[in-house]
Amino acid sequence: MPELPEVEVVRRGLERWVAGRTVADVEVLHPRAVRRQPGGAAGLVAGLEGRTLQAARRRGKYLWLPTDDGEALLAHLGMSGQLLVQPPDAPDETHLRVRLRFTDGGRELRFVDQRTFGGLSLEPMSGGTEDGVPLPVAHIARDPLDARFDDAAFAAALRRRHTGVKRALLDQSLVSGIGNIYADEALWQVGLHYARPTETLTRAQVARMLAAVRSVMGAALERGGTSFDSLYVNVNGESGYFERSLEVYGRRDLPCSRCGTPIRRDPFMNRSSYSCPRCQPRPRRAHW
DNA sequence: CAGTGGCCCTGTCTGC
DNA sequence: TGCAGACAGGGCCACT
Repeated sequence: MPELPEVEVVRRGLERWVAGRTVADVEVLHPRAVRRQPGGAAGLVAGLEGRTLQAARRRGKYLWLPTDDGEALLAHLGMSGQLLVQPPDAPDETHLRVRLRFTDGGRELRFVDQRTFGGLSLEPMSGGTEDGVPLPVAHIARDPLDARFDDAAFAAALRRRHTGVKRALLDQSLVSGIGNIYADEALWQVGLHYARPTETLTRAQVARMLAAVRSVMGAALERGGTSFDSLYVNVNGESGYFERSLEVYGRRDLPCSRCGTPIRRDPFMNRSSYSCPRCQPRPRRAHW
């Protein structure tokens, strides 16, 4: 389940191994992987072949590679997506969806995705050439690791909301890059229940929460960043180098490391929320 | 408009 | 043993 740190690790790999190379041909093996592409597979092939990928950028969980004609190859990994840099003679992965070959005849870029929530598309840019983003990313907020993320504006916007704090953390138009795992981890760190109404949060609580989000993401990034220095640009949420340090996520009935109380799991938005009943007491007034 | 909930997708695990 | 159902969940879209 790639969240921001995992996506950033992939971005660094792409920057190193793919930027500067020219696409020779594109092979789409599953239509759903390009469902957002205008013109479908044919549209992607026509728009990408002959283009040079110039860099690798990211906002939240979106990744993109600007091309030399002012568009961008946009990628979202969804739940199970991987971008792999593989030798041409490596056997096809079981869930290989899209393959890019390059004019230098070197390693291919492969999009592999078991559950097909992710996808690739070629998109026009919105905004300036320097800090512009692909059009579908225009509504995505900056993420907490972005130097231009505005803490005060975030606190103000959050306190104007009328919803539960975890819902707000998962809303990518308010703040991006936070998924279910890191939301639970950050809320545990600061002792906030997921259904705490956003309008009751103080500025100081919001500041502590942002610090917790950055701490959780930064720690994951550090661990991921140390192990990616290879040709294998790989993100697999289940491979385990992040989950070893999780305090609440996936730890139902296991003791809270702070107080020993068994961690609870509640249904939340058709998924799960993990929290400590003692460190994160349910507020009298709760927002789902 | 803001807030909420359903749906997409497939592999793994649990319980009857 | 076999099978049905729960579960994983980001983002889009429809609905209130």
